[in-house]
Amino acid sequence: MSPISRQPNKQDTHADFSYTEQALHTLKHAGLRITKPRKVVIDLLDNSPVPLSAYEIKEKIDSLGEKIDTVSVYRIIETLEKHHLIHRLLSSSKVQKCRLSPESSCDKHQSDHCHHLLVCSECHTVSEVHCPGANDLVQAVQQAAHFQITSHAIEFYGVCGSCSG
Amino acid sequence: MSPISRQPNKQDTHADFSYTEQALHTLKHAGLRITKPRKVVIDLLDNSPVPLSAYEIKEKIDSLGEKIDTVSVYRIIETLEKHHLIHRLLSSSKVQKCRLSPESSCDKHQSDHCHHLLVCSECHTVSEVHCPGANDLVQAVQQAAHFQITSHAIEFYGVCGSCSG
DNA sequence: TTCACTGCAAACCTTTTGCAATTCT
DNA sequence: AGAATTGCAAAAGGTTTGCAGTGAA
Repeated sequence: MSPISRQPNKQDTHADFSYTEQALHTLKHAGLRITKPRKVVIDLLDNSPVPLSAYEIKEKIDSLGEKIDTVSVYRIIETLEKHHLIHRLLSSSKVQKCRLSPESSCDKHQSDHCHHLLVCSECHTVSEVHCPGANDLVQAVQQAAHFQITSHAIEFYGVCGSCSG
Repeated sequence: MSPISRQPNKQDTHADFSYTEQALHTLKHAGLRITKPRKVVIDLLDNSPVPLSAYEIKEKIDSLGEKIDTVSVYRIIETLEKHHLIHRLLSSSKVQKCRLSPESSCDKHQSDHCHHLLVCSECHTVSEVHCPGANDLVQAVQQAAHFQITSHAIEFYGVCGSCSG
C-alpha cells in the first residue's frame, strides 16, 4: 500500500505530488528525520534533468552557498536509494530521482523495484520504463545457461523523443 | 618466457586459438604494436577467472615482478576494449576477457558485439550469453517509449552452475 | 630511424571508516 | 534529553592529462 493516495488510473507516475513532497513524505513515514542537508539534496535531484555523481551534488550545493560534506552526500544517497527514491546508473554510477512509482516493478516476485533506464546520448537525460518481456528474457537466459538469476539490470542507450523530434 | 603460467581455456568459442593468440593477432592485424606491457596484460586477463580493475591488474603484474604503470594499464584496457577483446562490467567497471567470438552478437544489425553477462554472486566469475529474445525486448521498449535505441547493456545476477550444484 | 607506445608526475574524483559535534523530534 | 544525523579527518583506490623518453617495426 502506498503511503500516498493515488487516482486509480494514475499508476505510473507520482503526478499527484511533486518529487520533493513524495520523497520527504517517504522518509518521514520511515521514521527518518527531515534534515536540511537531506532537503537540499532532494531538491537538487528534483530539479536536475541529468543524473549526478555524489561529487557533482556536493559541488552544486556548495556553489549555491549551502555547503555540504561529500560523506554526507554519500550517506543521503544511500538512504534515498534504500527507499527507492533514486536510481543509480550502472554505466556511470550517477544517481537520478526515480520518476516511476515503486509499485510499477517489472517483476512482481522480487521486492526490488525494477525499472529500466533509457539514456539519451544527446541530452544525457535518463527516463525509465517498465520492461515488458523482461521476465521472458530472464527465463530464456536461465534455461540457456546453467544459471539461477536473482536480479538483473538493463540500460538502453539511444536518442530520446525530444532530441530526435 | 611469460612469468604467468598459461592455461588455455578449452571452453573457448575461439577454440582453435588461445585467447592470448587471438588477442595478439587482432592487435597486429589492426596495425598496432605487440609490446611487452600489452602481452603481460593480455596474458593476465587470459588466466583470470574473475574480472579485474585497472588497479588490480597493475598490482598483480607488479607482484609478479614485472612492473607496469597504472596509466599504461588504463590505455591498454582502452585498446583491448576498442577491439572487442574484453568486456567491461557495468556494475563494477572491472574488465574480463571476452570469451565469445565477435560474430556472435545478439543483434546482427549493430556492429556492437553485444554479449550479456551473468555475474555469480558466490564466486564472482562472469560468463557470457547470447541474448535470445533481447531484440524483442528492445523493440517492445522502443515502441512503449518514444526512444530510438541504438545499443543496450544487460547484466544478470545470480548463482552459477558450479556454485549451486 | 620513426613514431607508436610506455613511464612519470601531478591533479582530481570516488568511496569508505571512525569519531566528535550537531540537530531533529 | 536522547537518538539520529552530519561534519571532519584520513586513507586508499580510481581516472585523466601532458610530456619526455623508450623501443617495436
